[in-house]
Amino acid sequence: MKSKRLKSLRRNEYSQAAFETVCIYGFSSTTVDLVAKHAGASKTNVLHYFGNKTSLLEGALRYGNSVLVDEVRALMIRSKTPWERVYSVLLANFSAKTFDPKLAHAWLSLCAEVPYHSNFQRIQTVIHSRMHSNLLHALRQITDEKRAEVTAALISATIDGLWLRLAVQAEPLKVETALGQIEELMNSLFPNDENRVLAKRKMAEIQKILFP
Amino acid sequence: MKSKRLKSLRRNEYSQAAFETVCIYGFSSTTVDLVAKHAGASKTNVLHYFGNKTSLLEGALRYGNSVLVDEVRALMIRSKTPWERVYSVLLANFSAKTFDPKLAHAWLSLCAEVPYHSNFQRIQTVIHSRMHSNLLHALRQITDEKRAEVTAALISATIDGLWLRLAVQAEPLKVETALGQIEELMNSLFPNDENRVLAKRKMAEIQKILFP
DNA sequence: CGAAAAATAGACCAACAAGTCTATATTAAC
DNA sequence: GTTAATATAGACTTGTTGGTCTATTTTTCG
Repeated sequence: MKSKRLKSLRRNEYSQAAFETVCIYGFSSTTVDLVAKHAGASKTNVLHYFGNKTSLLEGALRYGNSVLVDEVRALMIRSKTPWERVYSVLLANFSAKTFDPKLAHAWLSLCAEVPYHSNFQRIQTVIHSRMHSNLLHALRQITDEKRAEVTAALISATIDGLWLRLAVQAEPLKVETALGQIEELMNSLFPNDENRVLAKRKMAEIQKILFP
Repeated sequence: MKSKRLKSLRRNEYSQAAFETVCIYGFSSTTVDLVAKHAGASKTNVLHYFGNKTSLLEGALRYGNSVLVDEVRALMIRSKTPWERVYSVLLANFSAKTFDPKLAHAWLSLCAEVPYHSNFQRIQTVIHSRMHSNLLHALRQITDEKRAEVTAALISATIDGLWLRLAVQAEPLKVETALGQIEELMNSLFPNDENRVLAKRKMAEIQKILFP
């Protein structure tokens, strides 16, 4: 069906436009009309595909996340060991492509709305769960159950914290600095781990090839 | 002067009302009228003291931060050693009083606006700088300069990350869990440090007395 | 006390934004 | 090729919101 394809194409187009509009103006200044202008369409048409503004912004949230998820997955399917899976998550979160202040602004702006919209909450929960379970599964094979839980939570909280810094800091956090801090964390949590260091190097290589 | 005092009293009252309104409705749904209603005053009067909505929300940001800052300071002035100062910051950030989902919602909602308002940016920069320098001064006396830099940044990023979790997670993060994760971090960064553990205990005691 | 200054609020206005109604192209289906 | 369905958009409506104008009350102070 052409029509089905067009429908989903438009929704994707407008979701991206919405996300980019949030990047520029922030959630609270984003209007349906601005999104439409950004997409080169009419407000009516955008509304035609989404029904209302909230659904459109949900699309934006989903879109923004998909950028990151795609990179995680690309690295993940090329991972063979637990440590390689851990570094798939870490490196994807601090990729040169994605670790960008503008993206972080939009990400944060959408996050901040989560507590006030049940649909946002649902979407966000899925996102977090996936990241958490990715980390947890890998870490379980590295350390004991209890510590895997704690460190998985700690690592993902730290990732979020660094992203928040990227968004709110006046002179934006450099990706190398963020990676250095993550490395300090990993090195302290799991010192003298040869496999960890090797996995990191290997995944960094793969990432450089896939996302130059 | 009574008048000066009243002026500053009203501004404080309305800043608090604005913050609480953001707690309930989120930044993007907070209106001057809602704030006024919450404070039991007229919109006109609120506007009289702040001039415009943006200044009012700046007040909210300042107010929200002051809650935390007051607790940090209270612990800080009772600290004698570097480790005690570090734990003043940590425990204040995860105090039973302040570590609350509603507060976190508002905090996050205001943070998300930082990139879009230069005044918010300025205020936020001051807040971050103070926290960073508090940690950095103390850590410099504990470890070498380079590592003090990295760990101070890492610790404050982790704090922010945990607050973000508190805000966006469906089943809200318990304060003990957050403290456990921070402790895992500190224990990994500075293992086998007798002074650290003692300082933590001491400051926790003081906190329990000051903020029961 | 009485005038000036400050505090407070009701009514109003202009801007704007979400969403609808209606109309016109464009595509698909027989 | 004609008809039905879909895509797109312009005009309009309705509600909301930030901010102003004006008026009234309260306080200050000589």
